[in-house]
Amino acid sequence: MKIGELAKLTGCSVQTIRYYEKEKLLQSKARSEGNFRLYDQSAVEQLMFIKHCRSLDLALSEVRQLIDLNQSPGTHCDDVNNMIDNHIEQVEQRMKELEGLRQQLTSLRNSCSNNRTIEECGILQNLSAK
Amino acid sequence: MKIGELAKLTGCSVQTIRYYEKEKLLQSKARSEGNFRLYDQSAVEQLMFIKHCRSLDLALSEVRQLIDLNQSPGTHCDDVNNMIDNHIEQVEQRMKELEGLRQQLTSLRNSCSNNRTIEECGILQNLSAK
DNA sequence: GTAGACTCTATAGTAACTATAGGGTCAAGC
DNA sequence: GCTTGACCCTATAGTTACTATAGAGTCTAC
Repeated sequence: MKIGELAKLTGCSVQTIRYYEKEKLLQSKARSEGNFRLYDQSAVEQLMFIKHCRSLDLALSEVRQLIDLNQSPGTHCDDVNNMIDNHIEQVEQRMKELEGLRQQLTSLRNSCSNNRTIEECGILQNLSAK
Repeated sequence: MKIGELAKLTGCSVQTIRYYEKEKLLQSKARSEGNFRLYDQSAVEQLMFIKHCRSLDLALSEVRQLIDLNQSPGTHCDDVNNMIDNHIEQVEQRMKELEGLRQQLTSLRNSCSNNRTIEECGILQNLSAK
């Protein structure tokens, strides 16, 4: 199949597929006479794997590592486990940061009511405070 | 004062200050004979204002809006309130997404124990599943 | 006069795409 | 045979908020 069909089957854009190729995450195995990329079923699976990883917010560099590991049978999968553990930690860290942000923003918002002028605006006053 | 002193006083890097100038968030009012940027106390305040906004994760485009609004006395401050309201919503939205991610990652992690091989790895199996 | 600390501009890199320009391929219909 | 339209190609620039680098000039102290 050509790139457009692969895109439709996986829900990725054509440009994204070309980008993944450039980033060495997904190679097309052949080209047509007219230099069109040609793919088979395994490309669909590989691309869905990438999509799945991305939906979990794994970086492309991490996806690349997973692909490489997947092609090293027999070795231990500790690296995979560690990667996911690290990722969970990062997500939890970011959630804590956002919770702090949320509180600050809410308290900032409460410092101003509607129908005030710029000079009276409690938010701007707070943002300008030293 | 020159840019290095402003950087020290505010905790910003010299490059960041130049970048903010390029982005029209902070102009130096004069140059020395040798073409060095010169700042006064108001630059310190402006830069701290920007820093404060950035610590709340406001985008530079939003900071620019706030600076512009701040210089339009007499007008209503609804736009400021709306901006903060929107920002709170975005933060809450992102927190929900991250909570979903956290759950997915945790359940993925539980599908593999240590000391398995790549072929047995529950994580890779799950990521490859259709 | 020179060493060292500071400053200048311009440019490239970061992450993961998206969008565009300018062109080539190919199948269907006239 | 020719054209039209849908598809494909490569290469490049843009997004955000910086950071890092190169190559040069300024300024102060010794």
